[in-house]
Amino acid sequence: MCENHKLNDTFSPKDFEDRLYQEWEEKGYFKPSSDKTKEAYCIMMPPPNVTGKLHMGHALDDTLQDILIRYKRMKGYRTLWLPGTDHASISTEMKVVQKLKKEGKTKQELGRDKFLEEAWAWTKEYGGMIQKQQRKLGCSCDWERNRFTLDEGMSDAVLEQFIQLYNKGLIYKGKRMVNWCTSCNTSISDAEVEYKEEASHLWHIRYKIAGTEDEYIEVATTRPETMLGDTAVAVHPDDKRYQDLIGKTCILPIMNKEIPIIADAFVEMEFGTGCVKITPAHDMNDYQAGLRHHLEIIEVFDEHFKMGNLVPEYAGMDILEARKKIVEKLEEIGALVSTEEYTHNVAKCERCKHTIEPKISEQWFVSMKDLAKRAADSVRNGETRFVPQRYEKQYFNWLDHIQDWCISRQLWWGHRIPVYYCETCGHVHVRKQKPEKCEKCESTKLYQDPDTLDTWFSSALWPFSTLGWPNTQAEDYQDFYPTQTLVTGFDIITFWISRMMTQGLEFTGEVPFKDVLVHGIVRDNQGRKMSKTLGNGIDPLEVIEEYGADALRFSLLSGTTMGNDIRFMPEKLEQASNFANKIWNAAKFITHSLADDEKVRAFCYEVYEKDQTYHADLLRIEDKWILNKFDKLVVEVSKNIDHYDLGIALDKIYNFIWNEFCDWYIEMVKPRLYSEDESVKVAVSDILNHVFGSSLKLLHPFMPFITSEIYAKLICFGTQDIMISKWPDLRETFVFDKEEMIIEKLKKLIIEIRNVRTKMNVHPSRKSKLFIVTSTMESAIKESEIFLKKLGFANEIVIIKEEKAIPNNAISIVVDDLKVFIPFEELVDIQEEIQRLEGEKKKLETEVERGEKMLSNTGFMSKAPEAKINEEKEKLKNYKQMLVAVKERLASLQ
RNA sequence: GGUCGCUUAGCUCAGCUGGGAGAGCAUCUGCCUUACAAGCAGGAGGUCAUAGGUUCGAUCCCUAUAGCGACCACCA
Repeated sequence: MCENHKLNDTFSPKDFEDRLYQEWEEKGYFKPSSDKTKEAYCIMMPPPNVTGKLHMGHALDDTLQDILIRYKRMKGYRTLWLPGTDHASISTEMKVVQKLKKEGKTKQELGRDKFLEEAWAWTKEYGGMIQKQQRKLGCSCDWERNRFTLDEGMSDAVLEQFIQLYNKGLIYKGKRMVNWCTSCNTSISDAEVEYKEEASHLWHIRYKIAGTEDEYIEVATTRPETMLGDTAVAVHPDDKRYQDLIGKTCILPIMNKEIPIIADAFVEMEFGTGCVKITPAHDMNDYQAGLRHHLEIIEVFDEHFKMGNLVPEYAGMDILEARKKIVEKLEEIGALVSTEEYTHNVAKCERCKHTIEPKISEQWFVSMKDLAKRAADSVRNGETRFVPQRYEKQYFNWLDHIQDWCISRQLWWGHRIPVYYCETCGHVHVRKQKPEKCEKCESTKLYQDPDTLDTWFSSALWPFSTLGWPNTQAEDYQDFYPTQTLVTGFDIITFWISRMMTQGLEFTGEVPFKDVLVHGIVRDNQGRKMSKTLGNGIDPLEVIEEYGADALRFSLLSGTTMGNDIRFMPEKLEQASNFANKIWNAAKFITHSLADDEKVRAFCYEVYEKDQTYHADLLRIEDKWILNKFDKLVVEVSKNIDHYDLGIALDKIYNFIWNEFCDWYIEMVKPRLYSEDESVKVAVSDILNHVFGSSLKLLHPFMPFITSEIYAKLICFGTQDIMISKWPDLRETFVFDKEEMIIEKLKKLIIEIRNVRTKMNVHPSRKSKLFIVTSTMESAIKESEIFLKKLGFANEIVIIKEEKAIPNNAISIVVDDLKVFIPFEELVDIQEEIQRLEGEKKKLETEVERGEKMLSNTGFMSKAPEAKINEEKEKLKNYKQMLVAVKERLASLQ
């Protein structure tokens, strides 16, 4: 054996993972094939935050994408997996602000330009680490096409997007109530708000009805401090209790101001007293109600969310402090009726966890209604589909109730809004570059809008801005847009998927991707979310360090279903690592103990490369069995991957390699490997190489490193790297079904024999689990008669004493030290097969009958949607075809 | 409040057009055996949450109930 084919004695992923990745990258395997006749397959990697660190969620997301890309690459597609990072405006800005704070500086002191320099420096220093980590995982993405959402091309795309939307009237500036983070000092979108339960109180306050002495209306509130800005009290129009009060006015305590009592259906009669104080400036609902009833908007807080000047006594006071004081005051003047313990949800900033206040401010918005409709329709009519499909509902739910998208942020890190105002006349210019002078009054005093755009505004363009858009003639755009699959977690369907859909349709007229593959989140072994605060996160890099990237990938995939959460069990790493070790040892066996390499290589070439087919006359029954099993595996696994059933595919490959190939086939073949006859050895080596190497191909997308390392050492395959090798052929028919059936029966028989022997304390030895041989042994035959009689097989099994007399239609086997000869017919057991087929036939006939009945049912035809009817028709057709096939097989047996 | 999902072996989970109840881990028995003790050969262990319905037949389809979870909305 030559050195090229030698594998280390013990399996250790560290020996080869980094080296292989470097080789792949150097050889340019990650770049799309230059052969443009091939069909394109493109995945855009969801860009992680530039300063982020790889966590299990990324590991899962990236592994899924890598599997798909590697699979398609082997299937002969021109694949592009484009990586990148996101500038993550608010999150990065916060980090830089924190850093400055440690140095005793604030961003205001520093000024915008200096701050941005700091932010870029930060990005350069801490950014890109995640991409090094993705390499560790084996991601086969094209790093040469790596993009950053703030790089030049991407920024240009964002400006183009803004300007086009503005010119179409889809972007407008408006005064609206937005969510305002009091700590980040910026507006944030609804999706960036999270709610947290907090214990508080519900204060019941009475407002005196105007013109009466002792009639009151009682409201309940959790925010008494905002009452200073009340401009109405609302009740439900149908609330019988308050009918006579509607239209009257009441006196706002402390302010001693007369405000109207209005009727509005948003009030819930059951809650509190059924009366709501309306503070349009500080509550979303109140704001809406205020608009409906043309109420005055009175702001209670100043711009820093301290108490304003409405009542000088409270001016400048902290909100919570003011709340206390005002409650005291109300009590003092007898307006406080009662205080109730109450737990309610308080809006918090998703990033910094500080309180969100509703605030009226002027912001830029994208008008979403029409965009959303198109985005929803494209999924409804199947141009884009979600896997699993149930997530479409979440998507529709969001789009069907869409609000306009607030895209301006009072931040510095991000794409600055391309709007220039004239200082003199206030004219608005929407331009990529600052105009030299105002086009209306010719003033040269122009200033740019200080705000930046929401991070998701640029991410929304990701599938095409990365390919060169707005230059629609760009080669990559032409070649790869629209993309095929987008892989992501369900948590950003609303944030991101829906926005890519709307922007993609708007700017390219096409859906940006065909399939959205939605996966769950990775939880810890107790089912908890991994989080920094809990400290229960498992670092993928530590896992890779200890078990290897292949094991990590295996553990994230095996036994999972797409869209469901994954509980990360460390035991699975053991399983994965054991599997890798098993493969390693099988490879050692195959490469170390074989016939002459050159002869085997020549034979391989002769049999597979040249003719692309099996030479059935050279094959023994067990060879045909494993080949048949393998061919079926290829078909199933390919189908599973095409349907994104990756967990199932992986488990099938695992099962095949371990439980069929290693446990049975290698054992069956050993006698031939130890044969004196070189030609026998060569033939066996050939099949071992072929089946094992081909199995590694199926496994490669899932476990790229070990499969590469081993494949390169296999005698028949070493000439080409597995990563760019061809996926095994899908066979339409399985020519060795009969042989497969025989060996499957044989396996069962052997297990039974062994069980009996175990019970009798005759322990089997591993080396002879199952031998299929051609020579005889007198004593073994005698012994076998005894055991087979005990098993009740005596009548079925023909035992022949002379080798010459072995009939052509019999298999001779050795089980441990027993030797038996079994006629094929006995193993096929035609009667049993006929019985099975007849059962199947009956079932199919029933289905056909039911299907026909259903389709002839006029009620069903008129009520069922067309898709359902077609589905039934298709089913019926399939059943009929299957029925014909079963009938044919039955006829051939009888 | 609205929507969706989950409930299968001791644990974690598969189960892909309705017919066999499965895997890994754990456990028990026997094996250092010439690729592999990170292994080999076997065993035990389940009313597929509950109750109805459709069907020749239901873990699978329908309805209801319970427990758990997620998302959206609201929470004055």
